[in-house]
Amino acid sequence: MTGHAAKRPSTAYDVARAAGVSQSTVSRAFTPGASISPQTLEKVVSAAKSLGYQPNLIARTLITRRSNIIGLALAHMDNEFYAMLLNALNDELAPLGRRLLLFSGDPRGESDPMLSEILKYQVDAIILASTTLSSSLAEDCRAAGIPIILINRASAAKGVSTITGDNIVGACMIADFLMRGGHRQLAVVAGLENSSTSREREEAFIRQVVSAGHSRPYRAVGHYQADATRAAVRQLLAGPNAPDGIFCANDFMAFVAIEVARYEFGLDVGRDISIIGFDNVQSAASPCWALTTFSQPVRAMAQAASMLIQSGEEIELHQRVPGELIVRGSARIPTS
Amino acid sequence: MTGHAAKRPSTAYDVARAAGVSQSTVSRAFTPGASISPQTLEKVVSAAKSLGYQPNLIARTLITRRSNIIGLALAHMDNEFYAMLLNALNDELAPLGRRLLLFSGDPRGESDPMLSEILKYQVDAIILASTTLSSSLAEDCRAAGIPIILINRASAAKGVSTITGDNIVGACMIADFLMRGGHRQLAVVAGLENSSTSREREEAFIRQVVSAGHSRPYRAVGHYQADATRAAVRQLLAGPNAPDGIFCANDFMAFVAIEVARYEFGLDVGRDISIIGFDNVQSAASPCWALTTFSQPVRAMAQAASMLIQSGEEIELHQRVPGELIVRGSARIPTS
DNA sequence: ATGAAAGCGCTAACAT
DNA sequence: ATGTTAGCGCTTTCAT
Repeated sequence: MTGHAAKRPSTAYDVARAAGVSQSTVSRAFTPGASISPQTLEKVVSAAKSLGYQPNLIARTLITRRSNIIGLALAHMDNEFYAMLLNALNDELAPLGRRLLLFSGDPRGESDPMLSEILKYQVDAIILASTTLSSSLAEDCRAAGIPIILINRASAAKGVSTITGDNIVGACMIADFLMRGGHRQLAVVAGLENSSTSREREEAFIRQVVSAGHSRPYRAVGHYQADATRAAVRQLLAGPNAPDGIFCANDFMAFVAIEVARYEFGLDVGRDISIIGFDNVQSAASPCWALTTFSQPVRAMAQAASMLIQSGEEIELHQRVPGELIVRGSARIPTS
Repeated sequence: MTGHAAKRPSTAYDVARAAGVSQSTVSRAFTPGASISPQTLEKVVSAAKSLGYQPNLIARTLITRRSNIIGLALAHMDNEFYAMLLNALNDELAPLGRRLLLFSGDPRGESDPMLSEILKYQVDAIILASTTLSSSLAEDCRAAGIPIILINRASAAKGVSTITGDNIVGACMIADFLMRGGHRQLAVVAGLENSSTSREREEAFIRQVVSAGHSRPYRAVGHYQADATRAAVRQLLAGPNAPDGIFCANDFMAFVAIEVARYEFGLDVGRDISIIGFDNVQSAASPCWALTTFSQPVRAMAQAASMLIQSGEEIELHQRVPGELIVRGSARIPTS
């Protein structure tokens, strides 16, 4: 269109000729710790500048076997939590010169076909968030010496590190908060059945309530999806002995629950009914939701991931990042 | 820790030996259209499988000069619109075998130092969303034959393509809608001063209102930020002749405006005051906001970007993706 | 249809 | 401190 032929970018060799040095000297000029005299460095740099030379990271990767690329697999980004996590991860990794290569994919089941793609890119590490890890991928990565970090998921696989929020402590604190608030009947809305995170939160909650002598909470499943959650909450609230306290396994579902309670059932959320979430996403603070929730600090999780990546390959660490109960208006506040 | 030495992945050469063929035959076996007999293909494939061979895309990139990686630069992801855009882009590109490499960065000013990094990765194209394009980067890319696609931004630079929503039509429709709703005094909350998108929306709105003979709208600046927007809206509403109709340059700021109007000034949004946004992000549909807004269809924008990338390098296209006025409850509905 | 050989742009010994 | 040499793992002529 412009008739402007794409002239290929200049190489280290071009720079070498222009500066009257060898090609390896050019390489050294762009290697931080290399031994090179100030004058030749200067010569090379100015030659490079005038040629518009940029070191080719692909070629560098081929030989150093370090791409500085981190593969990030996410299922669905409609959940605000993952948008925040993505941001935090990037903020943590970018200053270290590492970039995120996105493998966001079909939310259904094992997204493995896509994940095997990751390996082909010589990524330095793989971060899996909201994705189930197939044992075959885990094995492949281990063989290739690529560290795998699971965020918000557990895994039995050898060699994979995990970073999770404090699901059990959080769920128990929420249960206590709800019980001290004097509710008649509680309920829990689970996320995905096969998600370790959702299961931990749900089971801890139920255990805590039951062991305190309260009646067993109702249970519904929202699949972390708006429609399913809406249906689940409707059914819960339409029942004969509707719950007056609901714990949703994440904030996203809690927002939906609030909508249903407030706009479909005309309930005053925080008085007639208490609704609590998990994650403490940004929107939770909006006066519109004023969601009481348990925080999962993405910043801290991203830092943990970053440290794991920095500290070399052969570690397997399981880190629980602590959170705290964030009390707002969506749940009755115990008087005591 | 595991004591398990990272054995390097097997190469095409390994497979060649195992299958008793030449290395180039292995290459052909993994090249879709290559001429290879069914039997040798079979031999190679099974050898590859048993060795766990994966073609090294980095090496391939070095020679083909196509990485199948698209660089994506975003400023801030806290804006739901960009999360949606990221999703849409990925959904569109992933089936084509193209991955997004993220360059999300400091929101302040020209994020250029980071962007020059992009070139080093041999990306096939660069998508810039919510980022100002420096002319030097534009020039570098043009020289290297790398297509640049701006989403939601205009640019005078030669050779860059742009994809934008219908800012002017949208702003005019919003102005009309507000005027037909019979408001006394209108106001507009602009985003960033130097954002072409915000300027287009703001100017078209003001022009439309003024040319209809209405009194000139007030103007405030929210910088696409929560705090600044909150302050701006407060000032607007605290004034002597407060506006009863506000157009915010995006949904994100409109949400903040609703919060301030409703929770700080006790206004009934949709009756006492009308608030309209731009983008139609998912949350806008929530009954909590019920935001009247003008849609910017991310799906269509992503498709446009994808087509631009597919169709080769040398095009410069300026595409406006049409949107529509989405009427909900946050603004008075004209009776006529 | 297959193999041999060259080389993509770079880093990393090894010399000097 | 600098140059020489040998690859990294692959695609691509060019032969056969």
